[in-house]
Amino acid sequence: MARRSGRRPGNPATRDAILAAARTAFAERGFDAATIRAVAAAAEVDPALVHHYFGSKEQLFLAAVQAPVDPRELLPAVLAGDRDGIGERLVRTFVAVWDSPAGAAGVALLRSAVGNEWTARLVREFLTTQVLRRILDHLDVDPAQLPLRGGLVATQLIGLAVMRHVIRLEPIASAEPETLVATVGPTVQRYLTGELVD
Amino acid sequence: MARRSGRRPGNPATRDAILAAARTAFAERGFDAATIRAVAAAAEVDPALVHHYFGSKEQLFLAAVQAPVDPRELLPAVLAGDRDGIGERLVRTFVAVWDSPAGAAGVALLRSAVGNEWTARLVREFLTTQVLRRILDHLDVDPAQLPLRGGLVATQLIGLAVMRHVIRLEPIASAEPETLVATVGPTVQRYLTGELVD
DNA sequence: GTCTATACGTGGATAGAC
DNA sequence: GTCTATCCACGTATAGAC
Repeated sequence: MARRSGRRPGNPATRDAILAAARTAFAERGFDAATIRAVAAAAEVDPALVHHYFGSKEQLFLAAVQAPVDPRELLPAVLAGDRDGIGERLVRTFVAVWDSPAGAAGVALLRSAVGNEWTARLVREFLTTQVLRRILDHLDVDPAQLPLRGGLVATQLIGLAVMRHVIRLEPIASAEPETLVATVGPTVQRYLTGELVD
Repeated sequence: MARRSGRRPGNPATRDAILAAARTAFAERGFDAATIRAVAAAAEVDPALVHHYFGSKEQLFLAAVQAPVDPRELLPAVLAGDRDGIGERLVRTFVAVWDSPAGAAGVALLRSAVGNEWTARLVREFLTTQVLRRILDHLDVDPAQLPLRGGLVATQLIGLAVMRHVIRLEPIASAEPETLVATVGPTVQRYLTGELVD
């Protein structure tokens, strides 16, 4: 039974339509360029309703980007298994998430993180505290090398996401997931557990 | 940017001041978010002068981004030498260019390429026709694998540039160039000449 | 709960004075 | 050549009617 006190949430269907439209708009145009009006038009509602439900553009963005995927659910499967396969498993999971509908939120974040300092900070903190740190904590590596290894993994994975979903450079954009797993996996593996200097 | 005290010199220097300010502004904010007014303020000139010299914002962008570095000058040094060292030499050159003042144009392009389709196309075409193709033409690799190898190199190098200069994730952002050469070089080497599938 | 109307700001571009 | 003044489009946000 729904609670009767507090602020009423409004028509759930309308709210969800706005949210879906916002996710698409932010993914396609980034935070700054996406407009409330365009979101409202796509959701076929009045622009004022967007404010009514979400208050401000920032809050709408946060709601739209609110991770449909939680690293805490995905990472255990990546971390389980042999140490030498973690690179490929990480890339496989990474590509699958970004290729899925949930990936739109990632594209929105990524597109926005470039040209907007506060979204860049969101990405930085999400990467370091939610993803990289969790992975590296499970690997028995020299703590002194930990930040560098994490950063290197980030360069490769974010670079992959940017090329595949933002710049859309071929043949990366249309590559089969397993092709990327087989080629990029070893790179990530080396960054995580390999020798960093020859 | 460059502080100018006292009376402004003649005038042809005004154009260059605008251009320098534009490069900085586009690099810091991207095409859409950068404003003519801010460029004019940084160059300490009237906003109307910017239009007077460059006509439109697009033309100003193109003038500001007009490659201060030409791949045709840099690549021969990368390609010369042993085949097994090309990865490290490419990363060394790449990092040096992006760290130099000329790198601002690259950051401007990169920042703009995200959320603006026509700049994204500029980056795509520059990468494929001016950089990747030239490198791979000099390596004796299976032509069928050529586009994939080029794309993989792009994911790693652009990812590096994004993390170091746009998102500014530590410790990548402050890493010594040779640290990146030693760690990322082997990755690029494998993408260029190594076995792609295990 | 939904919409109309509008305040308020920003930014690209232009006309015309000096 | 350089600047003042201004136009016009667009976008966020809010007040208030229904």
